Amino acid sequence: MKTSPRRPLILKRRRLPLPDQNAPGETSEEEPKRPPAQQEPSQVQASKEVAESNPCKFPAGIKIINHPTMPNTQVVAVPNNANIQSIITALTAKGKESGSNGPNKFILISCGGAPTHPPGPQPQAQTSHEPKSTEVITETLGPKSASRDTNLPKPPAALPGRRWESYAGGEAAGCPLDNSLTNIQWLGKMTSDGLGSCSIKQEVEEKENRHLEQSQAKDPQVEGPPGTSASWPHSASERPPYSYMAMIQFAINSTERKRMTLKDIYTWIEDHFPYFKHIAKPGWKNSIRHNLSLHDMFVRETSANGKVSFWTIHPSANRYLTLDQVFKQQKRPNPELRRNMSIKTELPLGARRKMKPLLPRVSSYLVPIQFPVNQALVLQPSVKVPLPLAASLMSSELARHSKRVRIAPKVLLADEGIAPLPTAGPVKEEKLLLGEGLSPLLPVQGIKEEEILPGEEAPHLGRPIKVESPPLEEWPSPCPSVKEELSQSWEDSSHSPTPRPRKAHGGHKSPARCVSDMLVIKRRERREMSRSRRKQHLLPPCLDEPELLFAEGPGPSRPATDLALPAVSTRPASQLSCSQEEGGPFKTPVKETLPISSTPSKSVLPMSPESWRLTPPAKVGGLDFSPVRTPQGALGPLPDALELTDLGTTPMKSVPLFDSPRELLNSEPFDLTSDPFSSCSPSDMEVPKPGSPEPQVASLSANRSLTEGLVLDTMNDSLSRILLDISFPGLEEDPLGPDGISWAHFIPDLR
DNA sequence: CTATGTAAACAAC
DNA sequence: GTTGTTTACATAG
Repeated sequence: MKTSPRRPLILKRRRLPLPDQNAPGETSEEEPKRPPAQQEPSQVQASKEVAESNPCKFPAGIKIINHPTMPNTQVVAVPNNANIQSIITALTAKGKESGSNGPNKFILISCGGAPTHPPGPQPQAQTSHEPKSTEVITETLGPKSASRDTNLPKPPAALPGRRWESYAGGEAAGCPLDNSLTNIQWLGKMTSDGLGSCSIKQEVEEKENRHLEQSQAKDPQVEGPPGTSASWPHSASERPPYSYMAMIQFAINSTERKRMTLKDIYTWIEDHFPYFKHIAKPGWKNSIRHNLSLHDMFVRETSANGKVSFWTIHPSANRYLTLDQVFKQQKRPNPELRRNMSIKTELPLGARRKMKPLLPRVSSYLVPIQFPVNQALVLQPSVKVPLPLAASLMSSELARHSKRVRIAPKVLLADEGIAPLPTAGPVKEEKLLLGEGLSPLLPVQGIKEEEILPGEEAPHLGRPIKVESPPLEEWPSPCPSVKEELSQSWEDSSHSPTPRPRKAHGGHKSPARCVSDMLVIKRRERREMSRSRRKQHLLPPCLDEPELLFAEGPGPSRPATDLALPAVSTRPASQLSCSQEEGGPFKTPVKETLPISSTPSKSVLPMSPESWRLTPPAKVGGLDFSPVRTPQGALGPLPDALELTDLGTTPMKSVPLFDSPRELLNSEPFDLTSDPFSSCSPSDMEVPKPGSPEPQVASLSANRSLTEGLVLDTMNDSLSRILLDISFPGLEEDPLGPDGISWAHFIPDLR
């Protein structure tokens, strides 16, 4: 390779001055918190017994039932006016008591009156219906909102601490820790952590931070306390099973400010993974740099004075993984997990290249949940789902796709940051979006696409969700420099069908098909991209990133396993391969276009896929929570999307995780209140449909609703938002009609 | 094909 | 020399 004749010329790059970009934001850096890793024990087994529902009541009038298909998981219907915190606290306690064998995961949904759909407001009231199936999807990612919370838990000083931080939930150890960062208990406390403060004198701070960071980096202890530490346990000579990308993330996330200079990154890696210090060829540093430049998730920030460059992880993409966390997971008791881990770890040595080590990124909670309502009812989603889509999805391909579960597709985060989120208003948090970012229009289309293009994975659909949210605020300024560019370019690429130099795709067909065309385009682009890799768009979380989730299926397909997913979910898995990027297809050209940054590619215009982000505005504006925002506003698709996408399989990042429950709570007023149905409400759901041809689809939508709920995992002490896709196949027949339905119907026990 | 790893050419400091 | 970008190529899955 070296001199390959083909080597393209490199155009000159100019660096933008961006003087102070960061200034503004600096503060933002704040640290996010930590991510909770979610894990779940996925034990498959359980299914049934658990299923039995035992409704328990909580103080607040909460109804709790065992999830029919997910082991150790209970569905908690929370009255609108209930005190969520207290409920969470109670559930946490309960979960901890139960330990790994008992219910340790709770899906909270509001049962209060659903505005729109009356019948069910109070779940209690309801009778029984059968719910058909529900799917929950969530993502664990964690970008949290800006809010910051930083790490609460940790000692501020944190210095070296980070390693210790780990704690992580102790789960593994079996300790019920409450200390975990995500622990709910903090909720109450955290209010004002120190976190908030940010900046001000940036420079000063920067310096300070740097020190800290450096110090951390240097910490010798790398290995530190065994339990905690992160250092790579294996012999120094062994190459760690983590990709460069993962290691970079670990390094960056090990600092409080979540940023690190290149040099510190080198140092951190050397300290934690002796292999690089002693054995690896010097070229590893080149690789680090390469990775930093290549992946959009890594954002370079310049200090106020412009002299120091810090590398940060885009909040939208940052899962806040730390080596400790990962490590702990590995330790996890759960056999399956271990298996996975071990595999990973072990592998590598020999095979060096194989490191794919990152933890399996699971899509966390994307697991679909089915509520069997009544057994009888347990419908198969299929019933209603008949969509062609479904069929197609189901098709072998999908199944096949299961190959990898990618959690995070590379969606483009690009926008993320940028996007000023329209609404932003609500919370900073992210909102989730489901669906893909296709054009608003079609929900169905997605389907078609697939049909059309079988080969691919469900492209966009898959893309699922996204997350959005970049907490704008969080990203400080820096982004601007890079990001801006990015944003533009990205979008362009995606959208504009036009210009792609490369393939002309041929004419687009009719406008109507735009969508599909677009999709196609994307694919092509993707391919193109593959050739040259430009900066990878942020992916939602990058694929590679290490995810903590556990669940990932061990190997196989089941991603969601954690939860014990129902089979259903699993199967589909698929696809989604996530459209990874989408981004700008062309590599080269970009540069020229955008003189600005060197990396043009990213920048392409914003329209594309990401559009969802943009789009939502209208809707988005709404609540954060509830309604699912569909990417583009096309809600309609959601349902479909969900299915199609395979939520289960697909990674959706959308769901925001909250590092700490507290965060979650704070972030928004929860809307548990909103009733599922309400959310479904027509407006949203329907909207999308515009084009959807299929009646079926329509029906689906009618019967299905998306709503947001929360998943409380006491094993992790994590609280995540999730989207629930509830379908009621039988509803039509139901006298009440879809609208009238309430959870209660489905879950009699809720009462 | 994709994701990753490596090497390398350049550019800007 | 360091830091960043971007290609090219290789390879495992």
